[in-house]
Amino acid sequence: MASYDDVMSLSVRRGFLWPAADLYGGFAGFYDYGHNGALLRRRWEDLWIETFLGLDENYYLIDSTTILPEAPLKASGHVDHFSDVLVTCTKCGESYRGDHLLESVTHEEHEGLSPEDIDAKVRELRIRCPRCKGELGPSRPFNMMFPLGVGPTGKDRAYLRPETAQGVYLNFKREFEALRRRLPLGLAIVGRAYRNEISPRQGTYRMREFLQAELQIFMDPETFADRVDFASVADVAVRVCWAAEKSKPEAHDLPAKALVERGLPSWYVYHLVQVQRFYLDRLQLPRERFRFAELDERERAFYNRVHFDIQVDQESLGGFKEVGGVHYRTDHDLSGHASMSRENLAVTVDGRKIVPHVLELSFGVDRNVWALLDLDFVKADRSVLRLPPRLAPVAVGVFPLVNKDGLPEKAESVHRELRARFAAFRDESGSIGKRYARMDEIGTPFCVTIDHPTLEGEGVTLRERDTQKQVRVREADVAATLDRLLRGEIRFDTIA
RNA sequence: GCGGCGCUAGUCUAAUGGUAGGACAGAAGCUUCCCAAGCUUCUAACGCGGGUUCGAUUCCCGCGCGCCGCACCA
Repeated sequence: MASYDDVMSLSVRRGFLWPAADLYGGFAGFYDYGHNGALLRRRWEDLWIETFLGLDENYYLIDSTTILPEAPLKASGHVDHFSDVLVTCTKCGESYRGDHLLESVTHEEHEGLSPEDIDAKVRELRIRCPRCKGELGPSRPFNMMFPLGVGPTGKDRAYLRPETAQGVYLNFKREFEALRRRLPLGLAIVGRAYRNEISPRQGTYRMREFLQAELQIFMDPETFADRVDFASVADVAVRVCWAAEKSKPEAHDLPAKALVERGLPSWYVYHLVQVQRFYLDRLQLPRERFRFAELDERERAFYNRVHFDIQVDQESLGGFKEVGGVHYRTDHDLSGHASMSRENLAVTVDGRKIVPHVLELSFGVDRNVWALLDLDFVKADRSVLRLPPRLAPVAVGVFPLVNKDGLPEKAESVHRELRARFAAFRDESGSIGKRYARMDEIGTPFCVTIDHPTLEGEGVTLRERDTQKQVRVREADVAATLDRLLRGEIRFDTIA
C-alpha cells in the first residue's frame, strides 16, 4: 500500500508516469507513460488479453477507430444521455443541471430537453437559483463527449469515442459472418476512449483520455448457461458488497451458487469468478483488497440489467475504487444500432432468430496500473515494488559484483545473452547493494550477479527481490531457470 | 465548473523584499568479494505572465497545475 504522494513520487522518479505536457505546467486529465510505465501497462494488457480471450475459443481481439460519426452515438444514447444542459446563476456563479433543476420543482422527469426548452421552462416556472435566489442565466449544452468537425467544412459531426464498446457493436455483423455465425462470440478492444470530465483528479483515476480493455460477449441468454462450466465454480467464494453498504469498506464471501440463488444468471456469476481469479490469482492482489460492488437501479444505466463494479481498495485513493465493471447490457446495443442503421442485426441460432445479448467485461487500464503501483509498493527499510514477475518492466538485472578483474566484461556477455530472451538490464554504477535497491523499486523480480567464482566456471548468483535470498546457479542453466521462474513453473525457494 | 489551501533542483525540503541552503537521487573518479557504505569532484530549482518596487522566489492580480470540499461521473 502506498500514499498518493508515494505513488506519484515513485512514478515520476522511476519512469512510470507523470502529467502530460508538464514541461508547460501540465494538462489536467492527461497523463504520459515513461519507459517503465509503458512496459508495465503493456504487460498488464497482455495478461488481460491472454486471460479473457482464453475464456472461450470463439473470443478475439479487434480494433476500431477512435473517432465515430454522430449516428452510432445517437443510437447508443450517448448524444442524448451523455450530455447535460447546464444553467449557471448570474449572481453566485453556481451551475446546475437543467433537468435536475426542473425535477426539483416539478417532481417529473425531464430528460432530453434542449437548452431552449429548459430556458422556456425556467421562465415559465419562475425558477431562481436554489442557493442564493439569484437570477439564472441562459442554459448551455454540455456534452461529456469531445465533438469534432470532420472534413473541410466540419459539417460532418463526429465525436471522439466515449467508450471502446461501440466500436465492437459496429463490427459485430462483419465479425459474426467472418467467424461463421457462431455464438457465443467474444470481441475485445484494448484502446483509448475520451470523456470531457468536469473535474479530473486523483492521478490516472479520472482522466479525459484513457485506456479501456473491454470484452463484449455476444450470446443467447437462453443457452449461454449451458456453454459455461458453472459447476466447476459453484463453490468458489466470491467477494461481493451490496449496493446499500457500498460506502463502507465491506465485502462478503459468498459461494457462487448462493449468488445464483439470489437471482443472478449462472453465466453472469461464472464470469464474476473469472474476473476475481484474474485479480487474485494472476495479479496476486490481497483478497481483502478486492470486491464486486453491486449498483442499484438508480446508479446503473437503464439498459444494464445487472451491474457490479470491480473495485480495489487503495490507500492512495482513499478506499475501494472502481477499476472495471461486469455489465449485462441485454440486446440494448445491437437493437439500437439495428433500428438506427436499418440493418438487421438478428441472427439465427439453434433454429431461433434472436438479437444477441451482450455481457460486457470492462476494465480501465490506467486505473488498474495505478492500483498495482499502490498495492504492490512496500516502503519499509527498503522500497520494493512487489509486482507479479510477469508484469515487471525489467525481468532480470545483471551486475558485476565489483568493477575489476574482468567481472564487468563477463557481466556484459552474460547480459547480452539474457537480453535476447528477457527484459534484462545491466548496471555497473554504485555498490552492489545500490543496484539491487534500484531494481527492487521498479519491481525487477530477479538479479544475476557475476563474481570471481563465476570466472572459475562456478556459476552465478541469482537473487530474488522479495526475500533477498540468493542461490548459486550454473551459468549454462541461468536462462532456463529464469524462464521457469518467470512463468511461475517453479518457485525460487525450491531451487536452492 | 464553484469555494478553500498550495506550487523552491529528478524527489523530499530550508530560508529570504537584495536572485537560494540541505538531504536523497544522478554523473565522473577512487574504494569495495553481495544488499541504498565511505571519500573527492560535478550537474541541477523559485510553475507561467503581468503589476508594485531602485530591486520580487518573497507582496498584489491573472492564468496553469495539484490537493480537499461541493457539483459532476448516461
